[in-house]
Amino acid sequence: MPEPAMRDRILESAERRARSGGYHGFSFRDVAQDVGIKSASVHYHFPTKADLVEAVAHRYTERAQAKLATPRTAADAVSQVAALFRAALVEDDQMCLCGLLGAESGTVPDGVAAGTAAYFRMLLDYLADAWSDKPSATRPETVLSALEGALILARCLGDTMILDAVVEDLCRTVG
Amino acid sequence: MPEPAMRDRILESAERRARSGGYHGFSFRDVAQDVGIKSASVHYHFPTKADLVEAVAHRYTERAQAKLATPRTAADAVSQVAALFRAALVEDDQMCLCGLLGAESGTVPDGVAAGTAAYFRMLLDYLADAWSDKPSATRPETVLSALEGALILARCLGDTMILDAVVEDLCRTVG
DNA sequence: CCCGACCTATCTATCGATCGATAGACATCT
DNA sequence: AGATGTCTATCGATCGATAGATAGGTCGGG
Repeated sequence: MPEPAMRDRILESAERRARSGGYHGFSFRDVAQDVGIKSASVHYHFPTKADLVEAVAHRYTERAQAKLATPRTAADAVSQVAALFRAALVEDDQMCLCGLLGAESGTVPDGVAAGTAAYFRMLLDYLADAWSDKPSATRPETVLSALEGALILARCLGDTMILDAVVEDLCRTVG
Repeated sequence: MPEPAMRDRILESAERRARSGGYHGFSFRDVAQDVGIKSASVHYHFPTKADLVEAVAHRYTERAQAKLATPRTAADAVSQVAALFRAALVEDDQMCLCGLLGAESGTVPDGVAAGTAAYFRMLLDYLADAWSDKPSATRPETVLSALEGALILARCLGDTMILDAVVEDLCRTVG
């Protein structure tokens, strides 16, 4: 096993950077410094910034999907998705990658916007599948929207409990 | 009073730019071109970028507040705030300024982050006041979060109806 | 009424830093 | 030899910001 590590370390750095400042908020030089190489070497792994961030979005979506177990009920699905956002806020102390990229979606490369949309569709599908057994008053779109927005509010106002309160509301209206 | 117009035109341009690409997604030269002067002249009105965006956030908050009439009920308050977000999506075809700046909050100047937080507090206070007469199952934080998130999803997925669906859910669970 | 001292708002020109990206050398390993 | 991965060096463009010139307006004193 030589070193496929560097590619992952680059992705890791780029994800963290992008989740803090968005697509326009970091540079190849930032990432290069994080992983201890020169910025020209980052281009070896990812020719353009669009390639890099698109790969980050892909990995982000796949990792999220991997953390989601087949839900037993709609309320269970909400809890599992909510856990993703809570981890972002508390463990990572970062935004949701696609929440930020989605907000910037008009000014990012097409591939990045597409990857961002794919993330949202994946989560909406996951929720919608769990809805089938029990139609609820609160739609999957509302659940995901509320979680995404709660992450912004909680981070911006410096109050973790905002996310908890929103999740509680969602569980009540869905369950 | 000859020309206080330029200052406002700069704010107008900067707001539009910031609502598309965020704090790091536009430059003094972008704004200068929009309003037909040189970037050095923009610095005359706003010495630094932080000053400019802070002023944009201030104006944005005041304008939002001006559009909100004293609510009769909690459901009425939700409708009025929802109308702000619907206008952003449909009329402006842009993000909520503070939704985007709030998502970037870790990488923007302190004054900008403070102005963003002030916007959220203003809307939360507006909603919370309307809650007093009738305690509801869905908190103000959840309403605002859902609207902010719905704007992101609707824009990113290119589906205006997402916002409408979320607003419907909110009106149902609040009213 | 005119003159000069200020004031406002823009300009040109430029600064050092950084941006994404490329070319080509070099070392290491297969 | 060839592939892999990093380097140095650099490109032209752009970044936020500054200095200093300039044109036009205002206003007070002679």
